[in-house]
Amino acid sequence: MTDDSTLSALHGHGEKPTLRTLAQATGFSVATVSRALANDPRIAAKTRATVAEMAKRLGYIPDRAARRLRTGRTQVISLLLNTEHEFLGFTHEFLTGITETLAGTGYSVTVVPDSPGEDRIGPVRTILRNNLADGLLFTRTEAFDPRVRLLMEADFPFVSHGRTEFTAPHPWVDYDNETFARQAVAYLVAKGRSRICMVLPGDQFTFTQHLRYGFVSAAREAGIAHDIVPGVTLDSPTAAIAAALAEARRGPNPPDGYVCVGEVTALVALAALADTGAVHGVDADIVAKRASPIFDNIRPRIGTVFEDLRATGRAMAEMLLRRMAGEPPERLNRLFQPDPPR
Amino acid sequence: MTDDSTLSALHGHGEKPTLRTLAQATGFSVATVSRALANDPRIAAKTRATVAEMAKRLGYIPDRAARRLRTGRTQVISLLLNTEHEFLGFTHEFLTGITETLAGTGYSVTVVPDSPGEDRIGPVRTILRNNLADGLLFTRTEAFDPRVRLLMEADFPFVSHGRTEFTAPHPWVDYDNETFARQAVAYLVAKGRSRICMVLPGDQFTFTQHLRYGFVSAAREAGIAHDIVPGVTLDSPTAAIAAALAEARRGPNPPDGYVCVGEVTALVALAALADTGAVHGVDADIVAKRASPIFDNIRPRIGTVFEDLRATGRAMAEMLLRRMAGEPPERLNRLFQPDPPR
DNA sequence: TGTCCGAATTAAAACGTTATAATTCCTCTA
DNA sequence: TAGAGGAATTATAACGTTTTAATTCGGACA
Repeated sequence: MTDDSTLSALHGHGEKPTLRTLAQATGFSVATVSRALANDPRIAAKTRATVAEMAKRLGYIPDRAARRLRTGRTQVISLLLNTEHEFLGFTHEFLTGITETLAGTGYSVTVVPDSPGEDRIGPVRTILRNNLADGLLFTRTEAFDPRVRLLMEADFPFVSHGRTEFTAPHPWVDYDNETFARQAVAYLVAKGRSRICMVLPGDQFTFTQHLRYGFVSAAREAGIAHDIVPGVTLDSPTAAIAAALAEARRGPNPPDGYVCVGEVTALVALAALADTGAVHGVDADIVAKRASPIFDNIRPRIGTVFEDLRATGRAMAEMLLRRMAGEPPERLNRLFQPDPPR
Repeated sequence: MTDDSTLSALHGHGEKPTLRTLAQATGFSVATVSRALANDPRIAAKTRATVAEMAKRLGYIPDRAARRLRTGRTQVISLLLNTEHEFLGFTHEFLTGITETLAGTGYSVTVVPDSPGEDRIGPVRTILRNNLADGLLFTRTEAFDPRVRLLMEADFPFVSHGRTEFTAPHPWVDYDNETFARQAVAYLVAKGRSRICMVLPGDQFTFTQHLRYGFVSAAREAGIAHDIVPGVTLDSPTAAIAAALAEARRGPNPPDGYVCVGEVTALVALAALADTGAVHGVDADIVAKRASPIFDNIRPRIGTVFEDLRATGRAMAEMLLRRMAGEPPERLNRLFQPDPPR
């Protein structure tokens, strides 16, 4: 019961403790120890307590590789990280929310690069095929996103950042971009603006449609001139966006209101104003979504709406845990509401 | 030689192929197949070719869990992610550089949150003790960083972002912050500035000392007044930094030059100028390090130095691979040189 | 013709779990 | 007192690798 190896384990000098160590130390079999640690009710309560105490004393931690090999569960959650574009601070806040939530759950988070120009479905295929994770998180969801389709077919747990237009339900977390756009337009209207414009993300993303719809219908309802800046998207090089905005300012009726989804675009718009001698708050107003605290320090102050991406990350991670625990997808979704611009 | 299971495997309908599948398909034993795939010279060249071809045909991929269990190698690299503070875009760029470099090497990248106020060594202990990774990357290195000490003792591969003052060599990647500070001072001197100030990161970080030394000695050599803004660090809440900078402007001799290490600080400084009616380029100049392209669009334009954090991430990942391959630490270090401010 | 050698291959064990299918052993009933 | 029933525990196999220690099998040599 207390042979050499047990003793050395007790004194912490020995090797990493395994179930066998615990079995030797307690006098039970490996099978019983395993069950006891899993709190199997078929094991006597007293035995469970004994084993638990010894496990704690020896600092036993189950071996991930062994468990993974045996059960097929990886204890890994993968995040597809867009390597090209980000709103400022997006990755940091989002990832922090995810890792914060998953810390202590036994899941580890792996980051897989996802180059947008290239095959978006390849990394997902690899993960499915090689069983590299138990769940998946990703962003920049498209209306008929092939990743969503594949994952639904494979019945693999995931949460998308952004909705799709598939009829079958799946878990998602999204931000109410239509309402954001409506509120942004209302903000500009309240400032007396009547010729507003907006730079949109690429057409393939679902949230682009929400933004467009909110922007266009709110502007129509207000009866003001409105324009989607042509030829560029949020992901265009900033120089191209700058050129497009400068071009717009040279026309006979330059815009007097800007709805900006990203912070960089807002800065570009501000620069476009400054570079053409226009004064923010006098000749035009800007309202933007922000993910970082940076705009508190931008002068002139523009109207901003804060999107809490850390909370988004947390929500997605929590939802994925619930999905992996077997909850059906129907009710697993959450739409974050924007505060009005300030 | 081509029984049912082989056939189904060949047609891709079957289960995930394992060494046993390959063994059945080729007629060799599992042991031979394993060796052949490892290119063991003791296996006949012809056999190796046969096995390799079959592996490719069936899309065989070794099981990570099994390999990890058997060899003890995890095929995982962990990154300690600071959850509290970041320069804008730091996390995104840095992480992208790392994942880019590691894609295709068979290593996966896990992110572990590292809360700075708390125990910095705990996550490292956990990783070592539970064998959760084969290598470690981290940032915000301190002069006598306890993580570095522990990892050196354990002879565990790692690369720190930032140097230490330990005598024993270890792999690191750093940015020449002393030179950055000197160049920044020179830039302000060239603008005719004579009362410059700087907000530093916390004293515990090694790079803070480099910044301070570069700033102070360059200012002394130039014979101009210089001041470290007291009571706040880069990690202070921006409101506190803003208050400290505003306070400094109220004095009889407000600063006319600002050296900013982070982008947020630079914006705060700009705001402080604007809020006190001072004009950038006339009453004062600002020079800042930037990690994102954002400053191209800030008006007024301030002097900036670009720190390429994606390249930093790549360099650290590459260095870690070399360290894990057994290269000694002596020559594994790299100091990125700043370009002069523009 | 028997023996030895080396090249090529393989059987088997092990890594640390979990799950299936026994096996104890005690108590209760007829 | 035999047998059934059930609670508690355990032996064993398996997950897919790698590696140690055989084993096979020609051919070279005496």
